[in-house]
Amino acid sequence: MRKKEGDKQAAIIEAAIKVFAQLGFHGAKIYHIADNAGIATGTVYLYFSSKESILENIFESAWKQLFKSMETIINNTSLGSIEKFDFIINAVFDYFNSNPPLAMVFVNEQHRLVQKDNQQFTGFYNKTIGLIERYLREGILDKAFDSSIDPVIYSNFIFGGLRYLLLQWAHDQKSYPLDMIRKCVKNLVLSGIVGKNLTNSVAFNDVAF
Amino acid sequence: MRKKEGDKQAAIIEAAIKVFAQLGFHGAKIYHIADNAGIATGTVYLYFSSKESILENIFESAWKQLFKSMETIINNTSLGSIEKFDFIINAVFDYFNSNPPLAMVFVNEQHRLVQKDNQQFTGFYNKTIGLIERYLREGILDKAFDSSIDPVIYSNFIFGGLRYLLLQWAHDQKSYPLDMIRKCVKNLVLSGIVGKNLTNSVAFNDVAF
DNA sequence: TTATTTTATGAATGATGATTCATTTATCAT
DNA sequence: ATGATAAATGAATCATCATTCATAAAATAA
Repeated sequence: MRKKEGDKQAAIIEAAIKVFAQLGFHGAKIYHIADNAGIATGTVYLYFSSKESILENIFESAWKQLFKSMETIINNTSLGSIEKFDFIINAVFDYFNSNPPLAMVFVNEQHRLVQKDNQQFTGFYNKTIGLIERYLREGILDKAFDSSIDPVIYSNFIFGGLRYLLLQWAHDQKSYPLDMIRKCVKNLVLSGIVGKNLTNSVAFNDVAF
Repeated sequence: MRKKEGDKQAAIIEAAIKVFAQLGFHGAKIYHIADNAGIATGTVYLYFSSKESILENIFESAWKQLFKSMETIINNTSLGSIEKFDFIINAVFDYFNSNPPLAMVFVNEQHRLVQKDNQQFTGFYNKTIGLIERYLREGILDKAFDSSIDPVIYSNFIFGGLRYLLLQWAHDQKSYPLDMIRKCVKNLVLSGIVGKNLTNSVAFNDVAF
């Protein structure tokens, strides 16, 4: 029998991320992806059942990773609420750091999966948003966060702000240096989340920005 | 000569907003839009040169309106920085309030225009983001906002957070009541933007949430 | 009424591009 | 080597619409 030459599945994913980022899902043609991966058009279909399924695969692994690292941070009982936020932001940016096109696809193409009500995607998405909500609720119980915040609305705002900043960074890394973004997000969100009475507490100043 | 029966241009726009919101730009077929507007397929092309141009028209008028109302607020010298923020948030939500599908299109389809580098769109978008940046800078000069904030990054985060919350609201208005969203956004952003030393100042508490 | 012009129609056109499949190529076991 | 099987190819297929256009309908003016 003939052996597979190299990891074509990985090559297709990598190529698709680039092409989806540049041209958008519909602008991206299968032959663009195949060209980019250095294979023939038909070969794509030996590894994926459809163009759609390539996108699904990309989102699935992104969410799996993001969810896992967030879960680890949030379940770590030795970290305080504010430290956890710090770590979460770092985890998100670290994940996309070496792959700006992935960030573009992640932000720009999500609505397609929402529209198709893709279960794989919806599952991870809901779990992750739920995790952030739980984190906010626990922070309130711990008196780290203001008791008046609404975990559902706050988590969506933060998630949305992060997404958008990630996209801007992916478009132009020079104008939006990652370290600056991290610092700003932490500052903006924390100073809003942290109860005003705790603004100058030791816990707050302990975190190194 | 024959007279036009009713405002078909407006009917097309209205129908397109609904269909784009539900199916996305590519899922939306011209005959869907025509059906929804109560006209024949070909008639669409008497009013718009292409499907793309319908989307452009929608974005152009949305940005024109949003820009105008923000400009009025920000240039109003009788308002303080914090009052202005209050008004800006209200203006955005008031604009989309009666039209959830418009909010969905506005959030979900923006990247298409960015990708095509649509000049009409880019012009208004840049002007509006620039306006928000100027507003933040002036707030810093007025000592209303913390001097350490980065106007470019902060304005993008806020814009992104707003967009995302708007989308959630459009999907499910019951779970995300508009008044709750307004209140939360104002709280989160202001408590982050306002210099810590001013947290309990009169100006801050004067604003009715 | 009838000619003229504008508006509207929806079936036909034509381009596009995802997917398929008949064919070829490489590898291995015998 | 030779047959058998897995991998890979890329031209052909086929369905899907955006757009066009020949035709009809409505309104007005003469």
